[in-house]
Amino acid sequence: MPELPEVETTRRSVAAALEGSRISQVGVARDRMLRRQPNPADFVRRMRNQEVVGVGRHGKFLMANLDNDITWVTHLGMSGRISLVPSDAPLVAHSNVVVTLDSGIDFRFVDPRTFGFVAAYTPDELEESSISQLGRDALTDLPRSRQLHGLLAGRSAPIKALLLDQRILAGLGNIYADETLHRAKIAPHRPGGAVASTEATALRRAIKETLDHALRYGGTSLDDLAYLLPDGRTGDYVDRLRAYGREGERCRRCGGTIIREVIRQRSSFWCPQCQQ
DNA sequence: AACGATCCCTGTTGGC
DNA sequence: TGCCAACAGGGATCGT
Repeated sequence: MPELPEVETTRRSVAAALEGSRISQVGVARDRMLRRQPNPADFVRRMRNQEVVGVGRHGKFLMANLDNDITWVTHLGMSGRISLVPSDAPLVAHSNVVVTLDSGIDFRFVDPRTFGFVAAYTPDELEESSISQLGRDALTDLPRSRQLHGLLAGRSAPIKALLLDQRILAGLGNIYADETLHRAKIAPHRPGGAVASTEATALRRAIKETLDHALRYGGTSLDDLAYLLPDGRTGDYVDRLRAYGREGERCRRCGGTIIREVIRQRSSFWCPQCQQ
């Protein structure tokens, strides 16, 4: 599933092709992809003939600045990926949004389950969107452990749920939340407010190490609807996961058995022997 | 305000 | 072997 490392890997892969290029055509094959656009008819109109100035990211949101002050937002959802190919390449199934650049390259958003979306926001619309509610970016703006501890203070929800709340910290999803908690030796159901300051220090370090490590391997491609890099390669972090998807397997740290438990309607994988 | 549940969607998987 | 229900999950929304 695309989480911060996968989105950042995508950003790095598409930035050079997008920046300085002009958008010549925009095709939307599935209207559902525009459900976050206040007026869906605005999307193509605002994108066409604009030059991409820069490509950024906040949490799992990919954001490109256009020279008309529009912010082009892409969220990969759970099955979305970007394909960067010559414009005459054959269309694969579920190529829901196709952005053609004047350089002869297509930016194609392929998303079978359509949990992802695109939008072209004015500055005011961006301010009104949920993007303005995002917490600090877990990679580029990770809070210090004292601040992280403060974000969790007084909260009764499970730490796992709080790590998934993008308003608290932006970027972690189900895979990396589990990986982070395993590295920090914290059980996922613990109330956020019960996380001690020393644990918050471990948690901060775990977030940084997990994300840095995953980024080095190009993210995680799971076996089903594999996330792929824009050039079609797989992300190889899947072989290095310590908790996620490892139900019944040995904990690589203590030799205990990883279990699967549903927390907040989401699968959580963790080691009861070394995560307290 | 905080918390928890539900919904959206479809390719894949597992059980019968 | 073939069919179909269950499953996966990010974020919005709603009820408590």
